[in-house]
Amino acid sequence: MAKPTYHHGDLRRALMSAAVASIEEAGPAALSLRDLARRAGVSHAAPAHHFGDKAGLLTALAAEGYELLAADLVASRATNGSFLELGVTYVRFAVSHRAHFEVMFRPDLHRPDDPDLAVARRRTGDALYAGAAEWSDAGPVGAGHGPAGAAGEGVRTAGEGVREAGLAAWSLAHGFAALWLSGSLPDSGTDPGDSARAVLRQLEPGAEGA
Amino acid sequence: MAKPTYHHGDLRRALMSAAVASIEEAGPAALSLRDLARRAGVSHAAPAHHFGDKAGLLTALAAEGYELLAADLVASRATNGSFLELGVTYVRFAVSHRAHFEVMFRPDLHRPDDPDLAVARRRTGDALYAGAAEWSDAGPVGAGHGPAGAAGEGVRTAGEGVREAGLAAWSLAHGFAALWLSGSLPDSGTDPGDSARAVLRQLEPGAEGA
DNA sequence: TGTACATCAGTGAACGCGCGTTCACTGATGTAC
DNA sequence: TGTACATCAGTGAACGCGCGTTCACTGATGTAC
Repeated sequence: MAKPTYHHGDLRRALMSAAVASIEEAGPAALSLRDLARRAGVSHAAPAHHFGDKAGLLTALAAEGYELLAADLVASRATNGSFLELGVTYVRFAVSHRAHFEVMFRPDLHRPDDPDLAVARRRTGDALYAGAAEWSDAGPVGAGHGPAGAAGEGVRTAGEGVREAGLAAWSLAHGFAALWLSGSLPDSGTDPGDSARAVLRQLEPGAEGA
Repeated sequence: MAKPTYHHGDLRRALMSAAVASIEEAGPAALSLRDLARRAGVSHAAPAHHFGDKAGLLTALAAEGYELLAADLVASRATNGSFLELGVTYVRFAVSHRAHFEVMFRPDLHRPDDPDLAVARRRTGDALYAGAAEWSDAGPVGAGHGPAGAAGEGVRTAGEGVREAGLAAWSLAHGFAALWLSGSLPDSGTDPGDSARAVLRQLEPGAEGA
């Protein structure tokens, strides 16, 4: 890691890690390439070699975030198939990858046309949509309408409400995560994942306490 | 407004408006007091007179946002009492007051101990909680557990699920708004409020398309 | 195994810029008498 | 109605700082022969 050699070895990775640390401390706004260079123990001009500029770095971070989230979602679906747990996985990801999560949904910080980011985002969108379709009924997993992705109309044959149900679940998980991260929720001391599960249950058929 | 007088008249207001414009253009990160002074046609040192520093300005903006939102929520409840519409109101507020909304949920940008902000935040929390309690059943509107506010345990006598139901609705509306604002939702061209209504319906008892 | 050369990663000095902050100031407004 | 004075809002010059960017450079790595 800190080998005192001229070539760093994997400066790109090191800079991304430094960025995560910096964002967790002070948010994406405070990020500076010079600071990242300092953290990585490297000259201040080095980061430009790998990312060009700040937007390049943050775009790479967002893409990595979407890849990680997609992987978590796919794994979650494989493990227990429950749509509810997919939401819990989403919230857990947001909380444990706070820096990535914050950057993922701030397109103003991205290179708008980055192909890696587009691919990664779509992967997450597909994982979410597949989960929703599978749950709402055993309907066809058409061309997913990922985040900022495809047409938005989708296939919609059997499960009529797939779109709304999926959006509701996504919104709910996303909102819970966002509120939790911003400290807006009364700190109940409980695990955010468990807490999210209780809330996500409100979407299940027989919910409500009336 | 642009009276060529030495004293501005209401520079404080003018600076907050300038801040809204700036944030809508470039996000809160890009905000600079010098830029706001420029927009307001005033010397660069003037803003410090009113807000001290950037955090002061953003805190005032957040407080104003919570006040406005609380007022909207109260009005919505008075008009049609529907909990569903309360969520729609929330989303509409976020979309039409994008700058305020973005700042409200970024506590890293605030003065942590500002009393005005605390009051305003609590007002919003109360409006949300009252709506949830009224809906879930006619249970007592105990000491509200607003955003980052009070105990989080609340009264909880009759409507057992008030907490979860309220949190679910809040998360759903908040998440939908956040996703919409970040451009993550497929742009269906429809009004975000109407779109939100369809999604919020998923929380109603008999929902789901299975 | 050895040498030559191209490529690539990181250096470090230099620059110009916009920023926040300070400070002595000046013009306007309000109040006391 | 008039004068004196205190208070407050905004000015403008000056400063120091961290930033991004540029550029000629140097050290390491890989490949051809």
